[in-house]
Amino acid sequence: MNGKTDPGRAFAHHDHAHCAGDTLARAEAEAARRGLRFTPVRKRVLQILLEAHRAMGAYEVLDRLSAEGFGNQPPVAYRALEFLVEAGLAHRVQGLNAFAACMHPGEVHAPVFLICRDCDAVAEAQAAPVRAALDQVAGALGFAIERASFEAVGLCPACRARAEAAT
Amino acid sequence: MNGKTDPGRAFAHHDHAHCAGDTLARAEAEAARRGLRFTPVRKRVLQILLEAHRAMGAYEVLDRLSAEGFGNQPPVAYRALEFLVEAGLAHRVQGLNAFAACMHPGEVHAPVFLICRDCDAVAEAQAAPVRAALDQVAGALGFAIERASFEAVGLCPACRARAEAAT
DNA sequence: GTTCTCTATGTTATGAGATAACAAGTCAAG
DNA sequence: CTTGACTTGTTATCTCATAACATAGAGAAC
Repeated sequence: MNGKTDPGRAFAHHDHAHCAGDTLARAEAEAARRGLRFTPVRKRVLQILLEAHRAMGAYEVLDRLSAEGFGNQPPVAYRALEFLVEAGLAHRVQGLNAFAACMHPGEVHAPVFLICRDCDAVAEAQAAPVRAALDQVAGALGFAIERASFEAVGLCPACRARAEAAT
Repeated sequence: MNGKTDPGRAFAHHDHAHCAGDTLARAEAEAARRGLRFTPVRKRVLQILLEAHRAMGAYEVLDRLSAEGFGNQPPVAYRALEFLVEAGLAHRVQGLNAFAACMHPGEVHAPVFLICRDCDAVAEAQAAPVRAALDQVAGALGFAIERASFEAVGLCPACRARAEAAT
């Protein structure tokens, strides 16, 4: 990752503090409901991801953790991230070797990630139609899908507008 | 990667030597048409990928190259692979940190990869419907897609049958 | 409340994937 | 044959990720 400041709030103006807090609350409820141990490191990692509102590398997360008195070795971050992904509270963004908080904890969903190449914002879009199309293609080949990932790189509305203005 | 032998020929019985040779010929024609320099390393790397008919890690490709007298340092493999990807003759499979030869060189296509978790075979399926679904979702958010990748992990028909038989 | 057990956390060390930077060779255009 | 653009080879290093073991804390059984 890089030292950029937090980018474009995932393509839409919104009360970010509220959005992050709300999602955290839902994640916490979801964890409780399923009897998961939502420990301080894990919770803090999710907060960090939610506050950034973008995909972050494991070492970037680790930097913040160690600055706050948690362990400063890679496994500390990787384990917390793995837990969150496993629990469906965060997603791994393969194309960036990074992780992002899940915006819809508790709901069943195969996420689509729209990654802005300019500001690094990552939006989690609805995948249902995309997934349906994929199921059809795979079904025709007799392939049984277990996990699917959809990622697109391009320009978010804000950066797109900026790019056109600069012309 | 691992030392497995070549896996299941991408889900369908076919004359693999012919399929690989044919694809190589088409790739060569495509490269010539576009004035690309299809040098020995680059061509050999594409052959290696075609013969394997699965996704291979850069270091795995490098091993073969160095055994054949080419350079034995990572950039040798990465540069050739980058060239092929850039030229649309190969694809990067993010979920595996690996590369696979393109089965449809010259045709415009956003590939969908169906990755068998058992035999490591990788099939490149038709993405048009999937891509269309994604375009609609992204369009609704004002996001301009430049590159998209679709990857699914699961069981190919052969391994699926074998798994059921083992029950 | 003590002890036991299980899980989570912290730490060390190392493995795997990827690239920056520079030197040397190749090839076609002029 | 010289120039300039591109390719290849090599060195060194960087980022991402995990195996393996030690320590500590939470919760259940008694």
